[in-house]
Amino acid sequence: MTAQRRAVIEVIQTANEHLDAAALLDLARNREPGIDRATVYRTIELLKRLRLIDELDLMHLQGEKHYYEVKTRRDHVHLACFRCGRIEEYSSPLFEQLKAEITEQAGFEIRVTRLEVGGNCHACAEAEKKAQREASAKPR
Amino acid sequence: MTAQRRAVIEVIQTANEHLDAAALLDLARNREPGIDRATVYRTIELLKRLRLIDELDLMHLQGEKHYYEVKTRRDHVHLACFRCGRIEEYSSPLFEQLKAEITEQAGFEIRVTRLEVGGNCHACAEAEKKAQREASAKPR
DNA sequence: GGGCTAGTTGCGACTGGGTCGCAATCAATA
DNA sequence: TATTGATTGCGACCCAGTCGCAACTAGCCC
Repeated sequence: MTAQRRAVIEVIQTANEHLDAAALLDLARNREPGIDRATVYRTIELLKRLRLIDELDLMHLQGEKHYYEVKTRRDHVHLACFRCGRIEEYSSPLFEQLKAEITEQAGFEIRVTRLEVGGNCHACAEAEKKAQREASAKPR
Repeated sequence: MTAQRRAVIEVIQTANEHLDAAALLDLARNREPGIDRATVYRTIELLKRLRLIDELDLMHLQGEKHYYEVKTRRDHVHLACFRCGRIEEYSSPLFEQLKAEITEQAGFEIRVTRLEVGGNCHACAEAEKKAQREASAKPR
C-alpha cells in the first residue's frame, strides 16, 4: 500500500461523479504531486481485478474514454442522454431478476455486468416533442 | 449509395460472428479492393446513426476494439466468458420488461441498449469447480 | 533500527483504434 | 449530359492505454 495508490483510491471514493482516467490523474496529483499516468492506469487495473470498482463506457458519449465508480451493493443501469449528455442511474428488482435468470438458465457465473442505455432523458424528450409541435404548427 | 458502402454493409449482414473494424476492413477489401480504413469507419458511423447496426464492446475482452452486429428485432444480452473468451447471446422477456419499466418510470426515451455480462460460461465454471476439488483433495 | 527483497513507481517510447482536413472523384438529379 | 453536393483516399494526426527497464520503497525479518 503506497501513497500513490492511497491517493487514487481516495479520489475515486470521494468523487461524486464518474471520472475518467485523465480526471483521476489530475485529482490524484492534488494529493500526490509526482504521480504518473502509468501508475494511475495500473492502480485502476488492480482495483478492477479486486472488484472494488466498475468500469463504464457511458455509451462513448465523449469519445473512447472509460469511467470508473466504486462498486455498489446493487448493480444499476446507466442512462446516457445523447442530447444533453447527462448520466442518470437507475436500479430495479427486474435487473436483479434478469441476472438471476441468466445464472440459472444459461449456467453463466456472473462477475461483472454493464447495462448502458442511450437515448433522450425525460427533459430532452419533452423538449424535442415541443420543438416538433412548433415546427409543424408553422410550416414553411 | 456507393460501391464502398455496399461492400461494408454486405459484409456486416452476411457475417456470422461479431466483427471489429479491422476485420470488417479486410473482408470489405475482398469485395472492393481499394477501400480505405477511414471510409469503413465513416460507414460504421453512418449505420450506427441510422440504427441499422449496434456497437458492442464485449467487455473489452480483446483490448479496446468495438464490434458490430446488425440490429435484430429483439435486444439481447452478450455473455462474455473471461476464461475461454466465448461470447454467448441471451435474450429474455425480462429484459424487455426492464426496458419498458425504464421508459415508464424514468421517462427515458430509449434508442440503444447495451447489456454485457462478464464471468465464466457454464463449461468454464464447471472446469474451475473440478480443478478446485482436485486441488483440495490432494493438498501439498 | 538496519538491511533485504519483492513489489511498485516514473519515465520514455510505443501501440493501435479512431479522427480530420483536403483535394480528387462520383452518384444522383435536373 | 452537365452540375453539384456528398463521398472517397490519403496522410498526418490524436489520444487512451501499455510496456520495458532502472530506480525506489514498503514491509518484513533479524
